[in-house]
Amino acid sequence: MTTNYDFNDRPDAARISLVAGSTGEAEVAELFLNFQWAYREMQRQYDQVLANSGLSESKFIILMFLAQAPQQQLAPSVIADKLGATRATVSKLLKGMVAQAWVARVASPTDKRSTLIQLTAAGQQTVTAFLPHNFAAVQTIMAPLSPAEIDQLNGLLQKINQGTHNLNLELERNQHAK
Amino acid sequence: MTTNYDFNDRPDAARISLVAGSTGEAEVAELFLNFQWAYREMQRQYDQVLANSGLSESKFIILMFLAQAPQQQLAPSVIADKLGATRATVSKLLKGMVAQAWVARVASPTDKRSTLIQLTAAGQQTVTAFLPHNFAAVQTIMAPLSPAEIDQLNGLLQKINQGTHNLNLELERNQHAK
DNA sequence: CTTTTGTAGTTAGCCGGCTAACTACAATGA
DNA sequence: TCATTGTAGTTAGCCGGCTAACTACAAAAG
Repeated sequence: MTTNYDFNDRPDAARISLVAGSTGEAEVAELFLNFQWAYREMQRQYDQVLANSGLSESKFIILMFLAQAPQQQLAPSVIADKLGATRATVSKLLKGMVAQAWVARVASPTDKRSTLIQLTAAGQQTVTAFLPHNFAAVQTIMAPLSPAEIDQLNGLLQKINQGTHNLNLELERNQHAK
Repeated sequence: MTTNYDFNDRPDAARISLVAGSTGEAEVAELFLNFQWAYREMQRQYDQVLANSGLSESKFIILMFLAQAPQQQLAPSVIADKLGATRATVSKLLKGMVAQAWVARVASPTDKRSTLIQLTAAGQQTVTAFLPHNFAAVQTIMAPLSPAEIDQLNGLLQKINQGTHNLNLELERNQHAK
């Protein structure tokens, strides 16, 4: 059964789009809100899957990086770069992961500033136990999409990336002009 | 000029999808990551637009709600419902907005538990001054999409909503089974 | 070889989410 | 009427982002 999963169960934020003026603006504003809504609901459920295993998304990804790394160890700065987060954020995450004993700190032999993060057996076990749940969740979320629709959506997301990039350029131009 | 805005400028998180097993799984995992990426980059830029006016998205939406409300006042609980956030979160946001003098607290005449939130002239001015920037940003983000693509994307997002909903059902079933 | 510049990591403090616990009051029911 | 149950709002405390400031060390430049 394919019921309608439209955006009607959502709070009142959609009303904002009614403020739009000329033709076409309303549709664009509505799409923007739908995009935010779809992501946020999806992420809420996905976070719940992670939380059921005591994980957060970032901590899971860090465990994955370590599991795939040579000697299963990486420097915090490398983790930050791969994750796309700041060192400060990673530092805080690692603090928690050390406390959970999923990882351990090892002094770097080559650089006295650096400490390597080493995956522990417990961490290894946690991540491998979680992997099936992760892929099941992702499959479930994307299951309603046919292969053709997957391609379509990838293409449309790239267009949003382009729009984001254009907005970024505008902002930087305004910054400079100031 | 329409350059390629693919997902190559992104950190290494995409490598995760290589762990997928059977055919089709990898494509789905990749789409999942692309979806997250597109949203997060978009949101980062949009938040920047808001921050340039000293606003956050939630505070802006609250100001919009108040501007449209009768007497330009609403109870915090009503704001929370419309916004789709908890009362605790709204309480914290309002605290900041009162400090900024965008809103003021007024005792409810009918319910001694409740305080109404009243939009001030300064708040009114802030939100009306920001509105054009908001719509310009949204238009820029979505500009690369044709009207037909907007329809397409709305449809695909609804399919993701359906997948999210299915995941939710699975989780609740597991909760009950336990 | 010393000075400057850059890099690695942590900490403090802010933001905006959340849950849980608590107070004050309203509304319902025995 | 009085007891119970429910609702409005705040606070405390946690999480995961961020920037800015700081220490320690490495690397490049003089």
